[in-house]
Amino acid sequence: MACRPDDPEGAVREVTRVYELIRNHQPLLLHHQRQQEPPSSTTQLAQRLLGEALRALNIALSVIKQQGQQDRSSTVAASPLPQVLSSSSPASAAAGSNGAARSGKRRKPAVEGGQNSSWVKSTPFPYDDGYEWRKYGEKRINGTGFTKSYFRCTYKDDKGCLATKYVQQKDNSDPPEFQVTYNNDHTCNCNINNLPTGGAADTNNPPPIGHHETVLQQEEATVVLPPLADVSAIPLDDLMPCDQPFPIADHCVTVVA
DNA sequence: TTAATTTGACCAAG
DNA sequence: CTTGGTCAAATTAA
Repeated sequence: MACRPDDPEGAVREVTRVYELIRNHQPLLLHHQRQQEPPSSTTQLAQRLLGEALRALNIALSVIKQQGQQDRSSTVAASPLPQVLSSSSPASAAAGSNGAARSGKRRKPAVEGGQNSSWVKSTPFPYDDGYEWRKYGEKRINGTGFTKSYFRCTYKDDKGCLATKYVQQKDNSDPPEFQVTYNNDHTCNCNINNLPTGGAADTNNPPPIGHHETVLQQEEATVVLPPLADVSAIPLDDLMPCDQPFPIADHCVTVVA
């Protein structure tokens, strides 16, 4: 807990710890909220506060990290902030699932001239991400008794949206944890999840339960904190461009890899 | 009737 | 040959 003013890493640790605390408890609140027929104003308020807190911590982390980088401008190599994964560059991420020739098959001619993005997250609620998906396949994954479901954007044909995602259950815990792999950003403007409290996105997806999302970087089950982009570029009251994979303002945590 | 999902086959990379 | 991603016919739901 020792966090001296001249210890940015300690600060990051502290902020990260609180961030994770909130993030880990948010699903409970969501569950509670959804069990109430008309969600009480208290839980709604709590949900909103948590969202705000997450966003604030997000920004704080960005600031701290930027300062840290300025202080020791060149010593970046050793990854000084273990918990905070700097937003991986598109290139490195592409290497994650695509570049590493992720044993793909009839791999989409991947990114013909376009930018490709791939990122992984772990969540107990893999279906409610604000987009409309159509399932096109399911495979039983060797060894694990679980299956992997394959989704593509509902508007793939209509708008040529190339976004896809794979949902794979990771364990039998309660609630079970799913690993969701996203490929390509949506180009269809089909995000229907602009409601403040994880709004109901019914449609074709299985019942949405919540929004809690933990983004993981490829392979590593390390929590990724918000994209530590240029802090000055982060609008305080609205940052939810539609080409973002999922809403940041709500529950943050997204990494375009 | 139309649209979405399921499911087994197909295909390519390792 | 095995694995994993995609296709497409069959099935189911709205």
